[in-house]
Amino acid sequence: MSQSSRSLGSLERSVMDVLWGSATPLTVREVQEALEAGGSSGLAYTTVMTVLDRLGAKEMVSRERDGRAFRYTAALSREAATAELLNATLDSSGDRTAALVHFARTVDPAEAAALRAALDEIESSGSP
Amino acid sequence: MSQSSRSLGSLERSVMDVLWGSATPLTVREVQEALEAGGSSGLAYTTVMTVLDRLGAKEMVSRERDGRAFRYTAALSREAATAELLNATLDSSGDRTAALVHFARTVDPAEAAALRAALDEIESSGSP
DNA sequence: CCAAACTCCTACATCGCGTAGTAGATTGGG
DNA sequence: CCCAATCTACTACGCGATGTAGGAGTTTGG
Repeated sequence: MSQSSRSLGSLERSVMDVLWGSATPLTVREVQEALEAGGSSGLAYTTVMTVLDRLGAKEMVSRERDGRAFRYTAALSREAATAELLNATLDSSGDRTAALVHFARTVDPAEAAALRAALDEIESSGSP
Repeated sequence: MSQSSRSLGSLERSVMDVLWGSATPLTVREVQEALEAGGSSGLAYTTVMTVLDRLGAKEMVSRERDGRAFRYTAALSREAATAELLNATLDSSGDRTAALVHFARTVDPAEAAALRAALDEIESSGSP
């Protein structure tokens, strides 16, 4: 537990997007190249490394050694990371349920339907 | 629109909590005293004023003049502020629906029920 | 008209984050 | 066996947000 803040800056998010978009662990070099291909170009190798370090400190990524280099993987899925942020927001809101109820009124019908379906799903798998 | 970031620092949150806890608009002095009574003590008058100013810049509070002083009110309810944060988090998540579905699996049964009830409510009031 | 109360503006420290350089370790190729 | 390429580790700087507050100027009750 206690993985610090877990909110991301813009570059940190870009790096996470790269990792989330990759099926396999990536080296710093590979992340840098992927960023180059995407919007963020011209970043120094060490910049990417620093960001990966900081993401590691937040326990957002894990790394394993592969020869001389490390390979980095996202420690949680994009959805899990978002869910954590949502829960953190709710926890600091004073009253989770009240906030959720208010929030429910702000979602559009399609999202409401998806949310309802997910809730139904956990209900049916909840009491076996 | 465009009310900047809307995320709060710790002192900013404490001040909003004071305002949210008051039925009537408060002066700087009153906010300061309420903070004193709560956890945050020993804050300079101008510190509280600065924070209220910044909250005003974020359009989180509004003020009206009352004699020589201003009285401050929260510009949105606690629940509305939280809902906005939740929506901001979802918007930056790449796929709102996917995130919501994942999130739904993390809420406890009581919250799920409340959420479902709120969703039902908007459904029935949605197509008149 | 003065002192108390209030507002406005400015400031400084800290922290997170974008960004990167330098030094030191490791290793494949000659 | 040694060098150049490649990596990692550590350090650093600028900037914006936030906590914190002082000083100057304004307003008003007495």
